[in-house]
Amino acid sequence: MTEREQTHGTNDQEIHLPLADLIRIRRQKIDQLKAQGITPYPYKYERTHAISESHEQFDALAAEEKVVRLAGRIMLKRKMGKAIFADLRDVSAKLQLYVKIDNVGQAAFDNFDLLDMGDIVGAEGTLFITRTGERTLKVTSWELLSKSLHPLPDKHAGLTDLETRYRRRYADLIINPEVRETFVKRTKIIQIVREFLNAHGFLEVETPILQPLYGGAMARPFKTHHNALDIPLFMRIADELYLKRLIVGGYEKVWEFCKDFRNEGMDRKHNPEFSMIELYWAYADYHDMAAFYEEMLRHTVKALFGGYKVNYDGREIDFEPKFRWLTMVGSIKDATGVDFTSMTDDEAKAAAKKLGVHESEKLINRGKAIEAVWELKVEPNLIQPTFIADHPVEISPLAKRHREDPRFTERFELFIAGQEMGNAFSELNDPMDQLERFMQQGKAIEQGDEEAQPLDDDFITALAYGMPPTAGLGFGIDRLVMLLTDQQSIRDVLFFPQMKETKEGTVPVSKILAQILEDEKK
RNA sequence: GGGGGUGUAGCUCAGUGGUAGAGCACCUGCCUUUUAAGCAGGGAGUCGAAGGUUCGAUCCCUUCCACCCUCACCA
Repeated sequence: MTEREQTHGTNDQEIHLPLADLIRIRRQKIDQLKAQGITPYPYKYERTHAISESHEQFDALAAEEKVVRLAGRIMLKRKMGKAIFADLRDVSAKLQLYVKIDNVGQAAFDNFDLLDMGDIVGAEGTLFITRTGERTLKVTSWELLSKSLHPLPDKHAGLTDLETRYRRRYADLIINPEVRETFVKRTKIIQIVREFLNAHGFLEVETPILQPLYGGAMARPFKTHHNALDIPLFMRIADELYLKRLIVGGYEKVWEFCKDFRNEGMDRKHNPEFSMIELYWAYADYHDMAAFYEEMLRHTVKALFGGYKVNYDGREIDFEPKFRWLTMVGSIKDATGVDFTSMTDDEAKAAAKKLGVHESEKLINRGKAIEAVWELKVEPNLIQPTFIADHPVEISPLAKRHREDPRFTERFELFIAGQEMGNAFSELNDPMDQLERFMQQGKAIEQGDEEAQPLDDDFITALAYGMPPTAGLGFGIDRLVMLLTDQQSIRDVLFFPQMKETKEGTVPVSKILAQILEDEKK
């Protein structure tokens, strides 16, 4: 414990962590810099080049001894007597700085010596190559742009602790370049899809996130409250019902990039807040949508990688061949030899149990039984892109009945690498049928199914005005990004995944700073 | 919710029933084209939290917290 800490222990708890000492040292450096007339947090810096540009134009800039001004974070620092080398990094690239006492003068040299890894600086000088062949900026003057108080993670070992990486994503991004790259890819994927949809005449729209009634998916919602209206509101779990209202209204192609919220378990594939894209296409059916979606994915992969092969979790996924198309009951028959097509509820339940479906599954009807068998016997094997089509009507309350068999629906889900990558229907537009499905769902709610959908009067009203035949599709953006960036956890494609609050153990940095602030005032 | 694992310095990690170590980072000194710079010296820890056993716990026991894996539930 230092003298300083013993003297100023006025807080309820004395902070004597090594981290606090490291921060104090950096505060003292700020004082020394201020004494030299340096502002630790100035307002701006005029750059002439991004660091990547200094690399691209290096030969010309070096030959002409052009003065360049760069800015970024100091990632490494090596003092060699009367010269200091430092690695400067901006968003685009990294370049070495060479600060020599003869070039900048004694004062600027000593001040640079006070800098730490993590500090943000601007530097002016000319470019050259060192004896060891490294491109370098020979600094003639420099400015401190922001003093870093908290030490960076280890310069070699990096930051690997998952909890810290998620809770302090900024530290993760500073230290792990591949993480920055993953999120850039995320943005690119969304851009590619957006451009594709726009190019095909789909209108990007926005619909309510706060809704008086939730629907459009099977999930438990988040509930909140509006004070002025004094009414309960739900965070949306899907966009479906609002986008279909827009189709009723006369738009023929609409889509939305939607943040959805589902109040359910969290794991590697689920975050309570996630992103989907939903699109609705009037006068088309689910076959049209399947072809369109297949083309969109193929285009996205090509635009992103230049080819059609994607590696995920050690496997190669090929987007070039036409995606397989299997019906749900057909794929079960292929895998087990059992044909569920014409079974009654009781027959289907018995068959499901015989095929090893777990006791705990709620096999309340034929549809649930088929789904359970399918999940057990077929789903895990769907590595290459495969459409699974024509789900039982019981598990598809918003899909139109199959034109050839009313026990099933015109619906498909796409599976890639064992993951669902989209869900689409020929949308149910018969208001009477839709009403009956809602009433069916109502019974399920009464039986304790917390994920069944409540009756939406206004949606039925909209359908009563008449909705053209329409195909609709929804797919999870996070899952698509996982697939295309070879990430196995949704948390690695969300900047700030949901985490539980920690109350014990670590002392918040703000508390350390508060005590230092208090000490400095004395 | 069940099972398994992890939690020690700012970071990455060793370790022990007798109040703790390494590398990086940090501090001091030397070094004017170095580069995981080097050399010499030094400082730094509520060993996740709370109880218990014990003469003595970071270690053993109990409970709790967070994170990871896995099964279940769930899209």
